[in-house]
Amino acid sequence: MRDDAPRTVTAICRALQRQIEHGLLPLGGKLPAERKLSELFDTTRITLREALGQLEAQGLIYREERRGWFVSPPRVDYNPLVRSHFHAMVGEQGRVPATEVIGARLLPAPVEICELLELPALSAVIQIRRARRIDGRLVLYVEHYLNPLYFPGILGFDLTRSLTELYAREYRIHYGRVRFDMVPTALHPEAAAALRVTPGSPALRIVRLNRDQHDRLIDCDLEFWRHDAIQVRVEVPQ
Amino acid sequence: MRDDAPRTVTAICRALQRQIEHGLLPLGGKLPAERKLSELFDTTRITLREALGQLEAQGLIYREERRGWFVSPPRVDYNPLVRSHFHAMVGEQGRVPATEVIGARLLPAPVEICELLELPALSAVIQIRRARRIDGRLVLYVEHYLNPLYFPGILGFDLTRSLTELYAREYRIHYGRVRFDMVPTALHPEAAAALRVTPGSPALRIVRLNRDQHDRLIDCDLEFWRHDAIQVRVEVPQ
DNA sequence: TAGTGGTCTAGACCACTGA
DNA sequence: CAGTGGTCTAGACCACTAA
Repeated sequence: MRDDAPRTVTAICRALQRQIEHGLLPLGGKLPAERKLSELFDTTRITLREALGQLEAQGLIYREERRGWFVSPPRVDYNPLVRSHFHAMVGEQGRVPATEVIGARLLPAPVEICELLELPALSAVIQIRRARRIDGRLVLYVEHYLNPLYFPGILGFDLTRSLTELYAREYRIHYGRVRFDMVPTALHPEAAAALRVTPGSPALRIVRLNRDQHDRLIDCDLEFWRHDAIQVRVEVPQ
Repeated sequence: MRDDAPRTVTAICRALQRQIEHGLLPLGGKLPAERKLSELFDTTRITLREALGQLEAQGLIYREERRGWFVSPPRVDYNPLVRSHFHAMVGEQGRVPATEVIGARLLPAPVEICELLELPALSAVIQIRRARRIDGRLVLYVEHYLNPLYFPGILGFDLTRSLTELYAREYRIHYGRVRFDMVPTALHPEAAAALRVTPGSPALRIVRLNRDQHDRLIDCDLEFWRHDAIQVRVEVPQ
């Protein structure tokens, strides 16, 4: 593996890629330390990190802040047309979901949220911030913004569970029309901190704008996914 | 965390970001040379390039291989549920589309294509490779794979135009069901060369699997978009 | 041909993680 | 507390672009 042109970024990428694809490194397994790897490939840490960055961009490996580099687990299918919440979606694909609440409060609506939810200026909104895991790995940071008119007292409930189910059970509100906007971008500092990754890591930003059965705008989600955690699938009938 | 420390990656990012957002750099405009910028921010090229890389990940700037860094133009909406081909989609949004054919030929189907199109092993497929521009900027590299059974003689036509229209006009074939798979990843060397960007640049990979009005699998597209060129929008009725 | 981006070297210090 | 990743310095050479 060291014979062909080593010491260059592409050669290091190829070598690591082969090792990973042939399963020589366990899925979710940790790579050796950067200094070890740079020694192994007879190069500097800068060059080695350049190669790791390219593999990260491809989605083959990922890093946890100050903890090292790991082999990426398989992606989970995300199908916007199928009405399924996080726990159901992940569970159906044989993976283990988990949710933790970072914070939940009433606050003055940011201008962006006012526009999305068509609220008058200086409205209050309920913000719920959560982090979600698949098989223990942090993959999603979400900010939910709820129109407080429709959800009185919701901050008193257990928010680690599915909001979809909570809406239905406690408020008789069900999702109707939904709009998704998906953009590949980088994690902002807050999302990066929540997912414990380096700020600026590549991510998929998904904005969900939800209406209920009466076509009222009820809430929106700002989702930041690790870019290597999902595959978006859309099937168009006709 | 630490504010107003100059000479750091985040500080450089913030400074450049503000300049761009306040329109001090023209949209599509070229940034000063890396050496000039690193001098301006009193830092090294390595550090400066780290900052540029983060802005690139955010989609604020992009680079052309060996030509420099430019401010990203606005994203174009890509709506999988609306049956619209590239030229129509781009034109409707007030932008100027263009297409060039890189190559078109009959070849033995790669295994991946065999599986997608449900072809027997060792089948032949028609491959059409194209690059597409918006306002002159290369943003999309596509490989089309057509089941040759349904498109005899298609290599003789003008392939810079819409395949959708060609299918309808010459073969009476119209799209029926379509499946999209979208994955944030990096450009492979061939796509990078076609788009004249550095291999390993972030990209959005979209696989389209198309059926016709009789529900026959007729072709598939492997699309590689510059990650900052589009926003995917899906509206779910009901 | 001059200047540019692409790549690489050979170190260094700090903050944090995990034993 | 040792080792790790995150960050930064101060250069260098090459291939290519644009004038």
